[in-house]
Amino acid sequence: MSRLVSSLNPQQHQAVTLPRESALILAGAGSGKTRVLTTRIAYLVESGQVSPGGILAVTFTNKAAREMLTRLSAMLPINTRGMWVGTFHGLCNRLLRTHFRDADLPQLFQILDSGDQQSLIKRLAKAQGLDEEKYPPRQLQNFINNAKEAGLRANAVEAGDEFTRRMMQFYADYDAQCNREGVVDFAELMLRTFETLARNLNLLQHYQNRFRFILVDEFQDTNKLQYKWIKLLAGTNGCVFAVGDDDQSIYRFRGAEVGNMNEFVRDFGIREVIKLEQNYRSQGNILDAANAIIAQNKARLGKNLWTDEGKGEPLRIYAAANDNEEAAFIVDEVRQLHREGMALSDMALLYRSNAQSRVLEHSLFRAKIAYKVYGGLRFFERQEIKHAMAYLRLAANPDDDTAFSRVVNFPPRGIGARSIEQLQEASEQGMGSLMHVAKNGVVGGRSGSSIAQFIAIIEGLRKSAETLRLSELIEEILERSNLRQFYAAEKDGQDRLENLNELINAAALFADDYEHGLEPAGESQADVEQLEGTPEQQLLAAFLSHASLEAGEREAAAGQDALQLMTIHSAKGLEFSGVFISGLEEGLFPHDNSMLEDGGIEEERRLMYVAITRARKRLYLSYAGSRMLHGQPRYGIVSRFVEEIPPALCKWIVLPEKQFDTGRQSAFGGGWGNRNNNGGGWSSGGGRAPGPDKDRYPTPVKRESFEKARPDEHPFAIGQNVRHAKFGEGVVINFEGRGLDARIQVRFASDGTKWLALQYAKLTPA
DNA sequence: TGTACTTAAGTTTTT
DNA sequence: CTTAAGTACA
Repeated sequence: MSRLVSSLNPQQHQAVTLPRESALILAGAGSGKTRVLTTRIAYLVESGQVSPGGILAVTFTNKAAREMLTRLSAMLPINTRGMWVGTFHGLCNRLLRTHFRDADLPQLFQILDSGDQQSLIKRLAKAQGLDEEKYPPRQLQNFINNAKEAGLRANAVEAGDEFTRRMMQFYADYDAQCNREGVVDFAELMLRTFETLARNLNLLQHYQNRFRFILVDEFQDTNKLQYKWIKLLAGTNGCVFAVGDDDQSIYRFRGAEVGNMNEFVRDFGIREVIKLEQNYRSQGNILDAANAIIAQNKARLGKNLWTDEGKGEPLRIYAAANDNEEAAFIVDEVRQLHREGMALSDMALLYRSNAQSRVLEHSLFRAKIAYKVYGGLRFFERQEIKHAMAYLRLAANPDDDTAFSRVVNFPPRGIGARSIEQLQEASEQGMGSLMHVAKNGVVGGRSGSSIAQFIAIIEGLRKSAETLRLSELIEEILERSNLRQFYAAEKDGQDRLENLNELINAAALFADDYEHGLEPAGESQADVEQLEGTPEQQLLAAFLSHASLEAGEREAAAGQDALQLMTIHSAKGLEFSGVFISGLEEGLFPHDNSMLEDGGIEEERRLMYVAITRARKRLYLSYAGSRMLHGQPRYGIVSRFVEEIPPALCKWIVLPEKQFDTGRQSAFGGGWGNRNNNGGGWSSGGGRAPGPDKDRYPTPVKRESFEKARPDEHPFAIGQNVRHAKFGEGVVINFEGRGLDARIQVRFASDGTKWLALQYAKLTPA
C-alpha cells in the first residue's frame, strides 16, 4: 500500500486516498493525472475497499483506456479482468450486447461509424426526395447527432420552424430505419444504453450496486448525455471520481460541455476540489508562458502550474517572411537539435489546421528529415477494408442495408443504378431490407441474375461463418467476392492487397486475444444475462464492434525515429522535449471562424495552452508574414497569443543572413520582432519589456519582398502595417479598384478584417 | 459503366 | 493549391 502512494505529492496523495465520496480533481497539464487515476484504483482495490468488479473507469479514447489498463496491471498483482475500464462507447457496447433484449436490439446489432451513418442518411434523404440543397446530408447528420448527444429523441426536439420540423421528422425516420436494419450509430450507443438503464429499474440497480466506484477521465470533454449517463449509473449512493482540466477543454465543437464540471460540483455536493498544479513535464519558462496566456481567460475554475525544476531555456520566437521561410527555419532547428542528441521522435511540429502540414512536409522531405504525420486514414476506414468488412457484416446481419449498398455491386458485377433503385423502392414500400427484397426477386432480367449471384455469395458466407475461423472466413470473403482479384488487377492495387492480407492477420490476432479473454466482449459470469449464440457468432460480433469502435491508430507506419507532425488537437495528452508551434497568425490561430462564436477566442486560447504545455525543454513559436492559402497569398499579423506571453520569457530569433537594415519596421514580416513601435518594448510587457535585443538583433527589413509587394498606384503596400484612428493596428492585405473608388482591405489586430474606402479611411503607416 | 471534365469549398475529432 | 464530389459523355 505505502508502496503505491509513497512517492505522490500531497495533493496527489489526498486525491488517491480520498474516502468514499465523490470528488473533482482539477488536474493541470503534466500534473500526473493518469497516475492519480490508476493509483486511486489500485489503492481502492488493494486496501480492500472494493473488488475489481466494483470499479468502472471511463475514458474517451481507446488509447487512454489501454494506457490505464497497462499501468494497472503493472501496479496490481491481481488480474484486471473484472474491472470495467473502457471508453464511453466501448462500455455502452458491452452493456447493450449483454442486455440486447432489454435494449430492443438484435443480438448481432451492427455499429455504424460516421461514414456509414452518412451513407445511410444520404440513402434515406434521397429516397424521401429531400432537397439536398436545403437539407445537406452533413447537416442532417449533425442535427441527429447533436440531438442524441443532448439526450433527445425526435419527439422531444423542439421544432419552432418548418425547417427544424422537417429535420425532426427525418430524425424519426432515420431512427426507424436503423431499427429495421438492426444498426446503431455512435451516439445511439450512448443514448440507447441510457434509456435502457433508465427504464429498467432492476437492471439499473444491479449496476448501481455493482459499480461502487466510478472514475471519469478527461471530464471536461463529457457531453450532456455522457454526464447524464454518469449520474444515472452513480445513483444516489454512487461515488464518482472526476478528473479533468477546464483549461484543456478544446472540444466544444463536438459537444463537450465544460459546464459539466460546475454541474458536477453542484449535483454531487462536492465539498472540496483538489487541484493538481505541480507539473512534472515542462521547465519553468514554459509553464510561466502557459500560465500567463491562460490567465487571460475569464471563464476558469482557476489553477496555476508550477515546477521545482528551474526556469530552463527561454521560448524561442521566430518571425518568418513567409510560410516557406518558416518551414526552412524549423528544418534548420530540427536538424540542430537532432545533432545535439534529441531524438526526432521526441520533437513535435504542431499546427492549427491540417492544411498547414503541406508546406512543412515539403521542406522536411527535401531536407531528408524523417517525419510522421498523424491524422491520416485509419486502418478500418480504408476503402478496401470497409468493403471486406461489409461482406463480413452481411454474414452477421443480412438486413444491414448500408453494408448491402456498399458491396452489392462491388467489385462491379453488372448491377446498375436502376436495379438498386428498384430494390430501394421495394424496400421503402415496407417489403423489408434490401437483402430481403432482393431475395424476393424484385429485379428481373440480367441484373436479376447478377443479384441472385450476389445473394448466393452472401448465403455461402453465412454458412461458412458458422464453422470457419474468423480469419478463414475473411480469406473466403476475399476469394468469393472477387475483391482480391479486383485489386490484383488494379494498377495501384498493391497497397490495398497488402491491407487486405493485413486484415486477415488482424482478425487472427483478435480471435486469439478474444479467446484468451483480453477483449472485453467476452463477459464475466458476474453479469445478469449470459451472452447467447454460438462462439463463432460472438466472436464475429466482437470483431465487427472492434472495427467500428477502434478504427486503428491515425499514425503513419511506426518504428523509425521521426519528427512528429500533428494538429494541436491531436497533440493533447502527449509530451515532447522539443515542440514547434507554427502558423501563429491572427486568423489562422486563433482561427477566423472561432471569432464568430461566443467564447470562441477563449477556446482557441485553451488550445494554445495545450500546445505550449506539450513541451518539456524547448519551445519554438513561429509565424509568417505571408502564406499561401487556397492558392492565394494571405497576409497575416502575429497572433495575439504570442503577445500574451511575457517578453521576459522569450528570445526572438533573427537569422544572421536575414539582417538587412535597421530602418523602420517593416511590414512584410508582419512585424519582424517589434510589432508596436513603442520604443523597442514589445507590447505586452510595458515598462522595460526586453523583446528582441536590439543590439544583437537589429530589427530587420526584408527589402526585396518589401519592394515587390508595393503596387505603385497605392500609398500602402500589401503586407504593410498601418494604423486606423478607430480600429487600431492592422496589416494591409488587399486592394480593389482604382482612383477614388479604390478600397483597401485591412486585417486589424482587434477588429478582424475590414474593407475601407481608401479615400476616406484615415490610415497612417504604423 | 467508366472515364474525363467541371465546380465548389477549404478548423479542430473521437467513438 | 488541392481535393472531393458531381456531371457530361463515350
